[in-house]
Amino acid sequence: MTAQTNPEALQNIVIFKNFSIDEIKAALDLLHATSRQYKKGEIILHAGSTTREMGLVLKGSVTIENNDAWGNKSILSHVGKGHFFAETYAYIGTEPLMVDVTANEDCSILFLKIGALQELVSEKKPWAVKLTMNLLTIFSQKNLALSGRSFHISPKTIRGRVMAYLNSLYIKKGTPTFDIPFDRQQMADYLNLDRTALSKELGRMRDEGLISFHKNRFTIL
Amino acid sequence: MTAQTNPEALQNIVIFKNFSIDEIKAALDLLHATSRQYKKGEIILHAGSTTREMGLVLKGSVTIENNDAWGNKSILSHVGKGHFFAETYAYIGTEPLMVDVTANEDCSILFLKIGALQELVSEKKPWAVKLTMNLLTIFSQKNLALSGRSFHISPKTIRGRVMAYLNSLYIKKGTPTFDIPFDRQQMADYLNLDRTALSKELGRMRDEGLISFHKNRFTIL
DNA sequence: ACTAGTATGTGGTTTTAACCACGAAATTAA
DNA sequence: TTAATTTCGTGGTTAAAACCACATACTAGT
Repeated sequence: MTAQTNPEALQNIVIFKNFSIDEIKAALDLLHATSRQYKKGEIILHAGSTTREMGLVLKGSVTIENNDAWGNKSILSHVGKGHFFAETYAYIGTEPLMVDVTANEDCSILFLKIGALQELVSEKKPWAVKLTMNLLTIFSQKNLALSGRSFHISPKTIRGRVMAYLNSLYIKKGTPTFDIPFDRQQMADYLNLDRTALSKELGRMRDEGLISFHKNRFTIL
Repeated sequence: MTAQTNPEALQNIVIFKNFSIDEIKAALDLLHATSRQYKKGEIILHAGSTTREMGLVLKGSVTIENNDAWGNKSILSHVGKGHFFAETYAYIGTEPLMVDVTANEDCSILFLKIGALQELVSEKKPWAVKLTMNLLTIFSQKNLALSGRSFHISPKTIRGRVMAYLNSLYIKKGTPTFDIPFDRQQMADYLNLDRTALSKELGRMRDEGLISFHKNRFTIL
């Protein structure tokens, strides 16, 4: 279950920005860092539960999703390697999760108990303030990511959503050809659409010369 | 433009939690606190611009909305008295706003320049760390609010969205009768629906005995 | 290479919501 | 109070997406 994590590999991660190796070691210890492995499809955190630990994706990727009582799935976001999840719930500590966190592929997660952050700061750990500032950055980025999806699903038409989504990826990646982190069903779940309806619209857009695609690789023309 | 703000009134606001009156005074000064008044409908912050100041609603309320080139409006959230907006953009400082912030009614806003937070901390202002922790709380709450809307608009049917929205208000307020902060058009914009279609569905739900309502006061039966 | 299983695309049908035009009701201003 | 303006609801029409059934393509395992 628990595994060693080499501090050197964590120096480039946002949460340890401006940390020395020794500080990272000390922080990993006091944040009760533990890493676990999950197989594709496994649920890492269940909706309704609470957590005091935030997750850092060391390998693979996870999806944040909402599964309602009628079997409808809606994907809120995709979290790739080097990024975080559940940080909000971990910080608050008592708020039950509204979402499931699921392994999108085989992955390795480092859990950090940030619920005790308050104490660390008051104990005057020299790096605790840095950690707090870095968390603020992480929270900001997550905020932007969350509102990003709002723009992807606010158009009422399928085509509008597809364009909003692909266009934002185009701007983010800077190249007209890019891979999306979803298969068709997941793309539909992320955009809140029926999969078959999405497939049809993608076909139409290709016929009209707007885009081309193969599997999860898209090109904007 | 600039106005005096009495520190006593701010003691209950999240961002100044655990602050003494003197600390609030010092903070207001170093955060370049200025208050401004806006008339209903005025745009407080424009999409595309950047800001180093976050807003605190002292009086009235504002809406965070996205207006696209084709005149479609989508309301991301409603920010009431004592709550904040643009804190993410202000903290990052360079990210252009994806949304407009609009006065939902005549209101009074206190702006706080939190872009310089890093410096305040490094200058070892005794309250700067407290401020940072409080900001973390604000960011968390905003994160939860943002993901909240995701659940309101993930159902594909009008009725599903109305139920998700009203039900979450029911849970939050604790009483089956409550006011929503939107008129019909705004409610439709928040739920990403056509207003007339929403009106029809609300009528049907009332006829079926699920809810009753008058203007912006709803009761779940 | 073959099979089983999963992912993707297509046609046809039904349901639903957007859209348009309008009138009634309520609010605000004169 | 009346008039002007805004908000809200309703009927009818059209457009679009969900839904269902199925075919094809791809993938992984044996």
